[in-house]
Order: sequence, then C-alpha cells, then structure tokens
Amino acid sequence: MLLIDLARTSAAVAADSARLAKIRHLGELLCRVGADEAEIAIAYLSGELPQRQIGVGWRSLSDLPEPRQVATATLTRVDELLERIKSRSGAGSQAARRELLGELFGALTRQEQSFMHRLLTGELRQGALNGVMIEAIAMAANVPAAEVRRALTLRGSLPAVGAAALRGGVAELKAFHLEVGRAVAPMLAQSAPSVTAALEKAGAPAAVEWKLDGVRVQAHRSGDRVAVFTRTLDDITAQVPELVEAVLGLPGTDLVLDGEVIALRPDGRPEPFQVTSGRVASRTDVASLRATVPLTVFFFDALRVDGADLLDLPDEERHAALEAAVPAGLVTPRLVTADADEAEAFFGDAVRRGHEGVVVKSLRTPYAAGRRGAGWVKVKPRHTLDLVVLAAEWGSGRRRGRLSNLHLGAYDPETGGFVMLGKTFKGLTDELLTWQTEQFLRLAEGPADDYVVTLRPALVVEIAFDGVQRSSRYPGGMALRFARVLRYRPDKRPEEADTAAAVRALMP
DNA sequence: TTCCGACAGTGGGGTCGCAAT
DNA sequence: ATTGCGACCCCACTATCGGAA
Repeated sequence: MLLIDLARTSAAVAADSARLAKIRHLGELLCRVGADEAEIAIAYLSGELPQRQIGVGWRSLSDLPEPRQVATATLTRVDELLERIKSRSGAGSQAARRELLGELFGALTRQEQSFMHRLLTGELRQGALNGVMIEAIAMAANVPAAEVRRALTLRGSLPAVGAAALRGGVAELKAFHLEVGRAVAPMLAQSAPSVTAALEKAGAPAAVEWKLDGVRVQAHRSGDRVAVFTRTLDDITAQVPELVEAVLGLPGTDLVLDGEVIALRPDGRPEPFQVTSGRVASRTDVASLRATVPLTVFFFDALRVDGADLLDLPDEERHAALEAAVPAGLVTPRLVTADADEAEAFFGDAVRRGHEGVVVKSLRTPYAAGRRGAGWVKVKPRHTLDLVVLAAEWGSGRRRGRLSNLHLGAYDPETGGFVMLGKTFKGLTDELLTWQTEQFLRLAEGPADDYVVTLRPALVVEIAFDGVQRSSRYPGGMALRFARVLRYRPDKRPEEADTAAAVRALMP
C-alpha cells in the first residue's frame, strides 16, 4: 500500500467531525491493506510509529526537501527508512539522521510530507487516535470492539492487536492473555472535586487509598526474573533496584502487581515529585543514587498471583489477593468505608502527611485497563491564587486566531512589578477565549502578531493549581504545578493580586 | 428528548541522556 | 562545560459525538 492512501484517509478522517464517519474511513482502508503492512497502517493512522520513538522531533524536521509530484512511497519503504533512522546513534548521528530524513521526505508528495511531519511530531490532529481506531479495527475485522479492547489491554500494542484481528478474527483475539513479563495497559482514574463526590461516583461502600505523588509502576515476576514498567509501558527495571529486590523478597514467584514508587525522606514524608522523577529517570550511577535518594514501593493492585489472572475479578477480591501476597508495609494504606465523614478524615490525614490526596475505588469493578472508568476516582486538594496576566500566546489547532496561553505573575510590592510563575491554557471555554482575545489586544504592548503578545498588567485572573515547585526557568525560582483558569476577577486591580511572598510561603 | 460517558485536542513544568557546540 | 533536543514523568480541562436513559 502507498503512503498517499493513508494520507488521503487521514485527510478524510480530519474533514468529518462525526466519529462514525471517521470509523468508516479508517475501517475501509483497513479492509484494503495487506497483512504485511497492516501493523504499519494501524500505527500511522492512530498517531504512532511501530518503532515507538526514533529520535526525531520538530527541530529535526526543518529544512526538508521539496515534495515530489507523484506518490510512489510504500508503507514498507517508509517503515524501513524510519527503522534506519532509529538505529543511528553516536557521534555524527544527527547528520546521518538528517540525511535519511531528507531521503524519506524527498520521496514524498506535499500531502504525504504533511502527514509524515504531523505523525513524527505527534500532532496528527485528525480527531482519531486509539479510541476511534479500536472501533475501525472492529468494523474491518468484523469482531466486537470489546474483544479488540480486551486484547489491547493485555498486549499493550494496538497495531499488533489490530493485525491479529484482521488476520484471524475473534479466535486470534481470544488467544491474547496476560503474560508475565509483558506490560498490561494500566487502569486510569477519573477525578472529582471532593471525597464525597468521589464516593457518589464510585458507589459506597468504596475503598479509599492514599494517592502517592510518585511514578506508576507495574512489576512482573516470573521465578527469579523481575521486570518493571511505567504507565506508558516503558521498561525501567534497571532504574529501580529497590523495587526489584522488594519483589524478589515476596513469597510468590508468579506475580503482576500495580503500584507507585516514591522517594521518601528519612522521616517517612514524601520528597517533592521532582526528586522521585529525577531518581527514576536516572540510568547512570543508580547504585550510588540509591544511597542518597532511596525509593520505596507501595502496591495497590494485583493482576496476577501464583498462576491466577485476577483482571476480571472485582477490586475487593483482587485486593484480598494482594494482601495475601504482599506484606502490609508494601501495600498502599487503604480504608474501606461507606461513611463520607470517615473517608474525608482519611483524605485529610493523607494530605497532612504530605501525600497528594486519595483515590476512591469501587469494590466491584474489574481491572478496566486503559479506560478512565468511574471505578477509580482521584481527589486532590485544590489551591487558588489571584494572579495578573502578563502576556499571552496565540493558540494552535482549534484555538488558532485566539490568544490562548496565559503568562501568569504574582505582585511584588517592593518593586511594584510582577514575578512570572508559569503559564496556563486550561479551564478556558470558547466564550472566554473570544472575550480574552479582545481584551488582550486592547492591552497589547508591542506587536500583536508576535507569537507572544506582551500585555500591560491589568487583568487579574483566579488560578487553581496543585502546588508550588522549585523552578530554574522562572525568575522567582518557583512555578505553579497544573495551573488552570477558574475565572477573571474584574473586581480586583493588579496591585491587589496575590504577592510573590505569599506564593513563596507555599513552597515545600 | 435529555443526559452523560468516552475521546481527542490543547497545551503546562520538570528531569534525564545524548550529540553538538 | 554548556546548550538544545527528544523522550517521558507528572497532568487539567473543554468540546463533541453518540449511545443510554
């Protein structure tokens, strides 16, 4: 199959806003693709690469050759070139990569170049990713979507699952099973503003567990072999020896456990997320890092214990299996209750101990991997500040033509100026985007067509955020985590905004 | 007919490793 | 030694479609 077929399908998918139409476009293409190229087609059309990552981003894609007039590139040929690009490493590899990218793009038409550029930068923006592709595969292979979804959960790769479905239908999909050593798509959580609201979503009685501000891990053990995966199924076994040892210390030898690793201080309180994140990401000198920043693991779910797959069991039974397989010290603290006050108190205690919040879990739901079902609902405390809009950036995609991303500052009474604390684009409705674009253009100091439009500090906006963290990027040495807009404060003047000193007081 | 679950899009801060400068 | 880039850790929120109620 030719790449142009995919580029055309992608354009058709983007042009139709209806999900069913997108599914039809994708499904029709999948009916035409040969078995040898099915994985490539599914990967590309759901915004992925079979290689996963190849070391090419937006910067490497500048200065591309002129397009061709005639489309001749096959999927196999493109895949080969991407494979060669990925395999390059070491000195001179960037020049080599550029040359191979030139060879690839030089063989593509304008439409193919655009498609490949968006694919490689992770910005396909056709309104269809895995969710729609699952339905398209189901249509093309004439199988129930639930079967595709189940196989994806267990295999973790939609191209592999889709190719199997097209090849062998339901029979081949049913052959996928939980394999120790092969990462499962992790179950995700919705969020709620309060524990009481979360209990309503999950249904009482429910389990309330500490939400630790660390890195999600899935640990597999088969005999004396252990493998550890992240949320995106990256293998980080070598970076977390403490976890490997903890799992090897368990009596069971056939395990798949779900949990969180976190760096704790000697007093047991959590380190800031930055510390845990840096430790987990470090590949060099792990042995000495474990002495200074030791990691602790807390498990909260069991997907397999001693030969038994538990995914389809209700939470309650999986947790019982977890407690039987893992000593209490390695299990995330948990309270089962139907009482909202009791649950709120448990939440308050977790937060006082420095943790991120809680996750409220329905006792009845199976491990619904890869979907944000109401089975798990997270609750975190929310801070707010009144800050001043210092500048704004023009949006992209559906926000093109509107000033979208706000630069936020706290007031500094000593200088009469403002200290930038970060940016946000979250929480804005279309209506608010339109309104603020108008306002900002009136306040613009300097050219309004620059990417960043600097404003006269006049507008106060109420911002919600999860916490203040250390920053090397911003002048105050601090930045907001997960900042989002709640509302504008026309009743407040900029000098009435929260001060930099007040924000500093929130630093851990 | 209305409601609501699931999805995709739109970007945020931080860290590490690696290649180039 | 420093810088830029790519990849990946954490992520919140709104708009939309289409099936459920």
